Amino acid sequence: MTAAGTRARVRAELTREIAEVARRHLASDGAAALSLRAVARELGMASSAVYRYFPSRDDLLTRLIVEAYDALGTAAEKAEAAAPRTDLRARWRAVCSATRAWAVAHPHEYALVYGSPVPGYAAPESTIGPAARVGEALSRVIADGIEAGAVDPAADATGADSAVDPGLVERLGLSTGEPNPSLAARAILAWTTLFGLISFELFGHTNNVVIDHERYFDDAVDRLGTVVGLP
Amino acid sequence: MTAAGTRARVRAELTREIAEVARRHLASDGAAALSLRAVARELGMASSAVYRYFPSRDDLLTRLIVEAYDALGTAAEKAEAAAPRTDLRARWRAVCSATRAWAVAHPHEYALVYGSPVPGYAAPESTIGPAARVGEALSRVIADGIEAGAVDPAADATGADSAVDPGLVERLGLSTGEPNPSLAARAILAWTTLFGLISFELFGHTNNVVIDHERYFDDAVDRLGTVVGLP
DNA sequence: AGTGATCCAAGAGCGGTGCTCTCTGTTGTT
DNA sequence: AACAACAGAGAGCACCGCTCTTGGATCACT
Repeated sequence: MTAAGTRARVRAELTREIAEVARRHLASDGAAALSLRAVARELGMASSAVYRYFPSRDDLLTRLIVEAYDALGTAAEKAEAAAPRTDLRARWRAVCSATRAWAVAHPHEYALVYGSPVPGYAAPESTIGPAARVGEALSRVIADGIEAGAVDPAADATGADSAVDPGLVERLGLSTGEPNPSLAARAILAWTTLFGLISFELFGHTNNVVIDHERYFDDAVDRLGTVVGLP
Repeated sequence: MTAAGTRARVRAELTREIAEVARRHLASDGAAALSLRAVARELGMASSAVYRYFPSRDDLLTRLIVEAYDALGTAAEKAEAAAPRTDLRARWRAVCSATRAWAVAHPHEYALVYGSPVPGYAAPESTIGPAARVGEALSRVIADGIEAGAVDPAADATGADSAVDPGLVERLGLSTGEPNPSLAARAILAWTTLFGLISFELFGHTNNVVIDHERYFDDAVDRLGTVVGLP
């Protein structure tokens, strides 16, 4: 009983250790250069032994993907929680800035989850939840604004909201009972733009265009706040 | 003379053919799976022979990158040219829609240029010009609007424009003589958002979020047009 | 026309990759 | 104590990028 628990614990520990080394390799060399053999070498074990813990390189990558999503989500949520509840703008900025800060600090992990998908690799179900955390944090700010009456969900409506999954809209608290919850498309647009901004910066597309990335980013975030109707 | 010309022509032809096969492999399997050996196999030559034409796999990739930028730029420019000169909104939409259409039709090539950068690969100078074409097309629409008096560059100004390279602003025709050319940051934001939208769609982040991608995209593009002050 | 330089393609080979299979020793269970 | 599950090692397969050497073909120049 306890013995079996021991064995399982040892196994879990080694699994964690492999992932840890892999994460370090990923951070320094990028996903494409992540090599199972190199990880095994660093741990002083045969490459074949690693397959006892991760059935394939892709499974190792999946683990790193989930860890990255969770690290980013935690960073965003913590920053949001530290802002005054009633200051919607501050909370909005907190989520966005924390997201960018994490991305700048972990460019390779960011690229792993928000860059080109690995060909032939299909993200498993287990990544969906963690991947949604930043978007949910943004939605929560808007939803609180609607609830408090500070955000008018019907203002500036277009027909695009029906292009969004209604179940999701309901779940995020952006629904208003109307058949056309006009804020959803704008919220998703803001979410998309947030990561578009970060990706362009990290991937170097604004290198000869934007001089002061942080200032440019902060201004864009404020514009996005206005787009989603924050006061 | 003509003989030397012949040899050079044959060489250029084979170079083109290698790139052509590589582009097909890229389109079907993605950049990560692009193998010089596989290209050589398909052409019936030894892998070592390919190195006479491309000194490394990265140089082959560079060629494909430039070709992708140019194909995308051409598509956007052609679409823009087909819209009525005075209809700024139509021209704006044309550029955006053509960009998305090209990306959807060539997802792997799009991912090559707008996805995660290849680690250890630095884009050479030669890619800068082609990479700018879509952004320039967007700027041209705005600049024409300013010149025609239909777009007020001073409206809705924030301090973020000084975060943008002033030389670039001048070159794009977005300057107004003022020290603070207030449209620049918004134009770049629109440009960034355009590719953020496409990337999120192609990389699957909006899979369980947006139902009708085209409609959602068109609406977002219209919003962007408003952001940059189009009438 | 002959000849030396140049170019091209091929082949072998190096060190690396992901992954599989087989074998051995250990460890937990009964 | 016997057995079954498991962990690790090693060899091996097919592939990769890239280099070096070798043997022909082709070119340019005297």
